Amino acid sequence: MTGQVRTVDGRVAGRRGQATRQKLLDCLSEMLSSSPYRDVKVIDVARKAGTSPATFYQYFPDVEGAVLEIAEQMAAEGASLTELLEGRSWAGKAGWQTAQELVDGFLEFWRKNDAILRVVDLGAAEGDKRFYKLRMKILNSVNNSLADSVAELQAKGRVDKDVNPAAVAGSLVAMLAAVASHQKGFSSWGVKQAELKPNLALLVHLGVTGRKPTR
Amino acid sequence: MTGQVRTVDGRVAGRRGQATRQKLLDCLSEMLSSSPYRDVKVIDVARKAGTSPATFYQYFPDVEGAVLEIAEQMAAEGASLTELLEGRSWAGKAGWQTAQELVDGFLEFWRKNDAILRVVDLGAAEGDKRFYKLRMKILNSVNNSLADSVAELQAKGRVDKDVNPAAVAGSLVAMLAAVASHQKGFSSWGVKQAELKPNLALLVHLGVTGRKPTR
DNA sequence: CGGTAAGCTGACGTCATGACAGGACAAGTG
DNA sequence: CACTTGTCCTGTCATGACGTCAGCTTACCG
Repeated sequence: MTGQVRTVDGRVAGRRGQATRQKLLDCLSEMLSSSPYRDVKVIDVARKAGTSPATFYQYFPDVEGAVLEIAEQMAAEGASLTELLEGRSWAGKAGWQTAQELVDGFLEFWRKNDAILRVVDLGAAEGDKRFYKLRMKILNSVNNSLADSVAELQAKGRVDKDVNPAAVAGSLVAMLAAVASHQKGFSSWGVKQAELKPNLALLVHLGVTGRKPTR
Repeated sequence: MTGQVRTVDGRVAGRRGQATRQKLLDCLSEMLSSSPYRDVKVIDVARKAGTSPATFYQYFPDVEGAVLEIAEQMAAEGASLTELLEGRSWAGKAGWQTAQELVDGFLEFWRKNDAILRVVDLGAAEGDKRFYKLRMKILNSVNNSLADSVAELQAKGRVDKDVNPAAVAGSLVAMLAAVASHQKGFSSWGVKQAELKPNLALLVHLGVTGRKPTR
């Protein structure tokens, strides 16, 4: 499944090589959280990893390539976001619970990976297909589950016919992602995180079911 | 109001100078729509404007500085977004109309300025105060109006007490912005723009009033 | 111990950056 | 018309990052 790790010039990476490679990824990841993406230089990453720029280019074609690698690793973890929705109910008190847990889990995931997610978001917005697909991969699990929930409620006649489940789900997920990446913005705008969450959950619940939650 | 335009070394720019300056801004703006932010180089902008890099540095400290300038111009135009909400009603059919027009106007504005808004978003997400403030400035008009609407309905008892108007408004605006910058994402996901808008309007209406719109 | 492939780096040509000094040019003055 | 003044632009340069290559070192294996 996971094809052998290879250097740019085609050699197979051994134990030591993989270690250096991983160290470079870790350092890049760290740099991304502490300085603007635009200012991240190969030479700094290499220095931080205690190696030389040439070594970096042995494992990655460029900074973007390495970022994609990190993002790919993260996307794998992101699949676990599905659990936030699998088999959950949207009826009554359980529905409110579901909405809250979704918001909680989502914000937490985003907070933990914010640096790399920012870059993925930018790449996707700029139209880069690779980043765009990656973003889909990360969001798809949540997105699909949400859309399914809406479609299901719709089939039961509890949601209007003219609602497009995919559009609603996509919009809600986009909202969660956007709020997550601008969390600091909210807090210095006078809205505390603790206040933010229930209001987000409310919006999610409203969007999915069309009704206010019963708490 | 608009203090005199000055060069980096403090001289006042005359007619000709302002023209070159503007030309540089226009070219930068154009480059931002056609290539990734990370790859925009001063030398390319200068070449495109038919001048030299040295000239660029006479008017702007760096690329970021020029971007801020463009964004500032755009923020001024963005103030007109307030009109989308000023004096509008959220009751009955008029409410549905209001929601639709808000979504329409917002998406249009974002589409028209997407390149520069992407960069502002990234800068804000990375924690740069200048970009962060700018983003606020652009969104504040809509944000405040929305929050006011919610607060008003809340005072009338038509919205639950435990709703935080600022949090809801902020989340809805964030949603609109996020969906706008990933419009292409939706379309290639199987959701057409025409379908997207009414669903967004529905979510906005639900969020503000807590009820489904009457159409 | 010798061979082979992996792993790393010094050194190099290329190019963007950012600063400066000085040339070009328009406008006003005697 | 020559001269001055202040704006505007560019040639040039030192610095430093980029990305490549040849070649050195290290590890593994028979």
